[in-house]
Amino acid sequence: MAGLDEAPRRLAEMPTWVLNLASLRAHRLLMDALAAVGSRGYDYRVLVALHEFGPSSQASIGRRTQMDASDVVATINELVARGYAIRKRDRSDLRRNVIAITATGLKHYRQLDRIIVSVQDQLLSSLDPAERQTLVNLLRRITES
Amino acid sequence: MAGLDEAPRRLAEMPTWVLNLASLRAHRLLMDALAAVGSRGYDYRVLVALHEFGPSSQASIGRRTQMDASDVVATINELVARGYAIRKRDRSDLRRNVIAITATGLKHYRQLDRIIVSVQDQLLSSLDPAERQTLVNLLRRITES
DNA sequence: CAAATTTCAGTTCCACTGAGATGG
DNA sequence: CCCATCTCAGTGAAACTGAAATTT
Repeated sequence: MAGLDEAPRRLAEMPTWVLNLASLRAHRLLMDALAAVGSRGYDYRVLVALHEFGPSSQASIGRRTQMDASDVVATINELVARGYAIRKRDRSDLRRNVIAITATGLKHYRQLDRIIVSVQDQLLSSLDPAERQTLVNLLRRITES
Repeated sequence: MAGLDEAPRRLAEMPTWVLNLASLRAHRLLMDALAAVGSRGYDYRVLVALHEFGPSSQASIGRRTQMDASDVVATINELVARGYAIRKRDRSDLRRNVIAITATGLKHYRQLDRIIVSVQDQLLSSLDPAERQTLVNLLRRITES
């Protein structure tokens, strides 16, 4: 007996259960793929924000990626240590740091982005394009309510 | 500036991102509601399995609820300490424990079940019944592939 | 012997809390 | 004075790992 047994019916019919299973599968695919290049989800979130919005304060990165300020600190510490970002003091507001992506950071971002796009495809391989869009729309509606 | 800023478009269009946001919202609703009666998600999973399948070994509870064996141990320790379950040695297979739900455990299970049903409704309040079913079906397909 | 079960101790990722220090 | 920002230290749930001990 090595495989999975049937889940309790009561559990299997709960939307939160199915949602959790799907999210867990996504998380595992993502983690495994990102770990292969020494990164985690937080790295991509910060890099995508830097790429899209340009140099930003840590607080605004946190707001945009829904990361806690303390997690932003730790993630940027690591990105800076690896040469993917640089941190400078904001001369016009000394409370802030200005974080910018570097050239190697940009390369790393593009690599992570390719990986993540392929994970989307793996995750949704059993759905056709219309179904994928329906799923995303429904999920969006339950988060924006 | 206290609210949420706009997420990077690249992030917002990723299905895994939307899925994670929805799952996170569900998890928060669930945690808050369960914490109000001193329980966590693991408690419900074990109790619903005991209720549905009757006395079971820890290993089978783990398989059915997709919990790791070590987490089953800890959860049952706590359920036993609170009088919601009893643990006995299986006389026909001494490797196993037989876990059974108690009368007060059953009452607690019913309370958790009511709470969890109401969380489903909160989470899905913006979707009509057909849309809820569509969502569940799509999510099931991406977990069963 | 191999396989299943229980248990313990510890890790990882993500999300979060509280508090301090600095600056607007 | 109040608020925003950054930083540090720590908590917590959930999933997981590795290993030991017992029994089939």
